[in-house]
Amino acid sequence: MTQCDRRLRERKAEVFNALAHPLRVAVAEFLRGGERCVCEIVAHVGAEQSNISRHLALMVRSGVLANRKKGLKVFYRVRYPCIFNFLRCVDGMLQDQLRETGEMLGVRVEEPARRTRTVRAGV
Amino acid sequence: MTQCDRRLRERKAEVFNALAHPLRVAVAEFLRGGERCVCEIVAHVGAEQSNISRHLALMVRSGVLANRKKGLKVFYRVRYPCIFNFLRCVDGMLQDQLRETGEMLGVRVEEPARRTRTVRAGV
DNA sequence: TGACTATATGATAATCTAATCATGTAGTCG
DNA sequence: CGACTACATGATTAGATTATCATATAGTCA
Repeated sequence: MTQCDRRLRERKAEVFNALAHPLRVAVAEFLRGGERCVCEIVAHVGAEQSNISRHLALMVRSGVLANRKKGLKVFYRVRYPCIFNFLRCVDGMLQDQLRETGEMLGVRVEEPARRTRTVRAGV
Repeated sequence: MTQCDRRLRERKAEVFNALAHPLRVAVAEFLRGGERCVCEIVAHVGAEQSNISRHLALMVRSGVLANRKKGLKVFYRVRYPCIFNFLRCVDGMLQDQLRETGEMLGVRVEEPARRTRTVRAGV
């Protein structure tokens, strides 16, 4: 059982890993809009085609994406809608954390850290 | 904005990464039962204390865990309950995938691959 | 068939991650 | 104070991940 447990946890870790890269997050978010071919994904996230292709392969291996060939194109889609709940949850977490640090620094959050260099007068 | 987007995706990826290792999955699952000190976590997941300590640090940095010192001990807890939904969702995914492969191989799933070595007669 | 398009993959180098051992730090208690 | 306990961290090493360039594969169409 502990043996099988370990295997299961490895698989779970793989699933999380499938989203543990900025490009892969971008892909998953883009696919909220439904299935897309590689060319659309490349155009949208802006990275080398061969690189995207590898990331997509990883996401398929982990079971997060599925794909379907149609003519020359290959369309990818997210296999489990609950993945999108993940994403929403993480969005919530990050907003929460932003707000928190904002409060700690006595800063309004709205706009993400304006770059107007409020000089801290040497303190 | 694309600059800020990128940063946001990096943070999201960090959060997923916090669960993208079997030990860290084990920790998160263990903490479903409420906050635990490092010594309990070490005892439960069975790994070197220094190693666990590093994994915990990573999970805190990413915002997934929080901790609280009490006397000699440090207690860790999961900061956002929706993390547990993640875990359930992934459980569901994996069961689904198991069932699928099971079907493909014409195999009953129930017990995970009994180890009673049904010898395949040299085939 | 040959030119073209969409995607995948081998090889490589740079970078990152994880585990380990030894040691450091901080709280407790006698 | 000194011994002890719980945890964190530096240094090191082995192994994994990533981006990139070049090239391969496979489908389309003239």
